[in-house]
Amino acid sequence: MTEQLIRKFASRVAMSAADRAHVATLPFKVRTIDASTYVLREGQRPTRCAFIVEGLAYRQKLTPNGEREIVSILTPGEFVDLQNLFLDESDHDIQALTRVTLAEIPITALRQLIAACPAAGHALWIDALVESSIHREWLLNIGRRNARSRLAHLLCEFSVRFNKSTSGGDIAYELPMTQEQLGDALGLTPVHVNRVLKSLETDQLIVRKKRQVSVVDWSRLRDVAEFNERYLHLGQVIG
Amino acid sequence: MTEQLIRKFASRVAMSAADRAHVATLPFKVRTIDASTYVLREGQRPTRCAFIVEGLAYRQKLTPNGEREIVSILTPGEFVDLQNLFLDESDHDIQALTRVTLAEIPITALRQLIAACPAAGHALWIDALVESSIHREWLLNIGRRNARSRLAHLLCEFSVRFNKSTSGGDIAYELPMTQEQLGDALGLTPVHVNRVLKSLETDQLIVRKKRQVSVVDWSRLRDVAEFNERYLHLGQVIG
DNA sequence: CGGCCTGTTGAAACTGTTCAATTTGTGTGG
DNA sequence: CCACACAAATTGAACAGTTTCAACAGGCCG
Repeated sequence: MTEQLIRKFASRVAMSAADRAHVATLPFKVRTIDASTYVLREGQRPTRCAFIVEGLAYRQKLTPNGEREIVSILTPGEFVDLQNLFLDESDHDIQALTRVTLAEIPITALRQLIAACPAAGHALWIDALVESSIHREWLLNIGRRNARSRLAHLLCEFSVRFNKSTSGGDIAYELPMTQEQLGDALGLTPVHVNRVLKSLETDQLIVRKKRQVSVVDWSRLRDVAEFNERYLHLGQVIG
Repeated sequence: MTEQLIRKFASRVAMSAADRAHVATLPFKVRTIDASTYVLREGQRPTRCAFIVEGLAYRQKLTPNGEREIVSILTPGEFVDLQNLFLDESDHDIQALTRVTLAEIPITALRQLIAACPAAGHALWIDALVESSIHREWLLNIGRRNARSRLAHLLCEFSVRFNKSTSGGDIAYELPMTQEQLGDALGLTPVHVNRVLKSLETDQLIVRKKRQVSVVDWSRLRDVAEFNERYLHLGQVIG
């Protein structure tokens, strides 16, 4: 686990031997939970920050009458509740999308890490800022694109975030989301997601087999989505 | 200017005399710009971080075919480009909504402040995390609420953020946004914003006089908006 | 086998858009 | 102070994208 965290930090900032040693001494508790288990609920005041070792999770917000919006998808290597490092009260729910393995680190230990090891602090800053940037892109996506572009955009984002490269020829990934969840992430109804997915498939932009998504024509899909990966800040490294 | 910044930090964290002294020595340059001037454009790599002394600004993202989404409104006391403290390349535009007075601080100086003065660093963290929380609420708003609730929600948010209290009887504020800008912030057309505003007024939830908005019936407006200010983390202080 | 969740499809209804025209307001120059 | 220009607000009517409702098919699990 600690190695994964060190690798993650090192991908963003230069980590000295001392920095690595400090991260290696972080106390943590590994926990595996089933799909759809809540990691955190709105209003809670957690004392630990969780980090995804394996599996996918998502952030959601609910309206009083039970409508849901999924506001983020979280992948391995991401902290699920960095917010709670500095905000007492959680403003949204976090739920496991698949079976998830978490490493939970006490907030106090993480704060000490930030104080003692600026490089790690910078890496966490980058993480938080990139997620904010993704939020903004999603706002544009939901606010200004039609259903077809919206869904295509989400599929492009997943292509990049799950595969970590779009250059390597075939793009295919397991997308363990139901059409209802896709709808909740896009501000659409599951029925409409179904129709749009179908139309993307008949137009030969993607192929689906169960929950496996393959991008047949990346360049056309990207055009439909108006996808530009700048907002993911993939190459961001602090010099 | 420095006083304003110290006050801002002090509202979130305990600032020692040394901390205040450090902030007071920050180099900065004050600049006033006209409404609709760009502060920053997508793709730029700024070397300074700007802080709003007076006036309003907004963040926007554009689609390739020129559609716009306004993703944040920025008020005095907020940094307009904290992102660029740790992300090289800007992922969106920032534009003045009204005439704006900015204080620009070199990124290097701000990074030094964070290193030397953890309290200030924490305050900046809170700022960034709160903005992220607002993004999430907007995602819920645009993704899952109809035009009426959406607009009501935005008006409620402004009531709180501009007036800094909803308890003090009359709620009224100058809203220097055109209906087109409101539409771009809500994922609606200006025509529809017009109709919904009118309907909120005929239903006696608000009154408009020029760009002045008065909330006539806060409790009904809040109900229509399903507004709960938790996501603004107003009372957030680090102990 | 039965139950339940997910996916699929059709038809009707609705919310919000588009297009286009008109009015109101505001600042500028004569 | 009026005339003009221009941006913003307002209104109507037709239209489109998405939702809603409803029904059914398929797959997985106990």
